[in-house]
Amino acid sequence: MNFSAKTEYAVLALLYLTCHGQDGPVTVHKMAEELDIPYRFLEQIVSLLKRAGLVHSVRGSHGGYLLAREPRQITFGEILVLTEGPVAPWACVSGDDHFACSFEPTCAVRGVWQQVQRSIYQILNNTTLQDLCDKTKAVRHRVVTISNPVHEEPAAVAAQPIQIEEAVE
Amino acid sequence: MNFSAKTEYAVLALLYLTCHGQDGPVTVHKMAEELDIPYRFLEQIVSLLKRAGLVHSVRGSHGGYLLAREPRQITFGEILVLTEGPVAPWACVSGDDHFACSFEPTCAVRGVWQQVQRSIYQILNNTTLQDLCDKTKAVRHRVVTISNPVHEEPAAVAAQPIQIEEAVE
DNA sequence: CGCTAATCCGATCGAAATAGTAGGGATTAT
DNA sequence: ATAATCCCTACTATTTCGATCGGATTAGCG
Repeated sequence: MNFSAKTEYAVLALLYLTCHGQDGPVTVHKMAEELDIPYRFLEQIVSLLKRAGLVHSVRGSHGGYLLAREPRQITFGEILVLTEGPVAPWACVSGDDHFACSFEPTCAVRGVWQQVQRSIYQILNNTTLQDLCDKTKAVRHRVVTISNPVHEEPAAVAAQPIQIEEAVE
Repeated sequence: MNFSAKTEYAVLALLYLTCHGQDGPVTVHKMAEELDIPYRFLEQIVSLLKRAGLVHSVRGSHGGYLLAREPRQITFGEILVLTEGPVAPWACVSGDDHFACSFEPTCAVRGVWQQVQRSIYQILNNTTLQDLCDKTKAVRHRVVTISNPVHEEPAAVAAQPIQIEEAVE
């Protein structure tokens, strides 16, 4: 069981907008490069996010994308439902149309799927982009302070954003 | 996000063996018919279950399949890992080989996937076939007693609904 | 032995989903 | 006007899913 690349990319892009979208719109080109995502593919995904009302777009030169809402108002669950569809480990717990499998209503398996479904939503609906951004910074800070004792200047490291590249390459 | 038909079929077949495999091996043919699963497909799945040591087989005429262990010793989690692969909503939480994504170690997203993973396993590893079988019977009993007030003859209605086995056979 | 009922095993196949690729059009700042 | 940008639609390659097929092996039974 795993989630698709689409979901990863959507999350990363939104997280990028949360952490780096304070001053003006961010272009798809920029995000694609920073996050190492195929440009055209990311374009599609961001377009989806726009249609869903998670981001605003600014067209024309110097355009780009911005979060449409407060980062604290956008949950992981919402993003995931958008890119993956509803979290329904099994059709019989999909909800909207009451999909009756042959065992209903005695099927106890259904109850297990429902439990799983609820516990996933419990986590995802209570995790916002703001949380993620905060945590990313906190973790990075901890890593930095661990790997950089105080007598070394932190500014140099702090100036480097998110460094996708340097750690790996 | 959903689980595959393979998983459903595996669970249903094992549940069938749990509830109806007390006296002698059960054939794939029988299960396929009872559970309304394509015979050839179920054959493959049961074969997988055998290789994984969840069931025993008896070859030749009058052969079939039996649970290899106590139903209380077989968890949902084990079945699911077998048919779906490890529950790793994202590669970076797959565990065994430490798959370093480009954001490590500052990526907070990873933590969310880990939370999700843990909560799923929490449920699935604590649900056994025995639990499921018990619950199925309990629900069926409750449904019958609810839908049949005492002053109406229960026998007539009880013969009618639900139950996989008695009605079908 | 030979028939039959079953498990076993590997190959294949069509449809759908996934992960992109590509081309061009619309909009706007400069 | 032009360049930068979003926007939209179609196409393609690969993988996964769900299932099917042909046949080989094993065992019970008359």
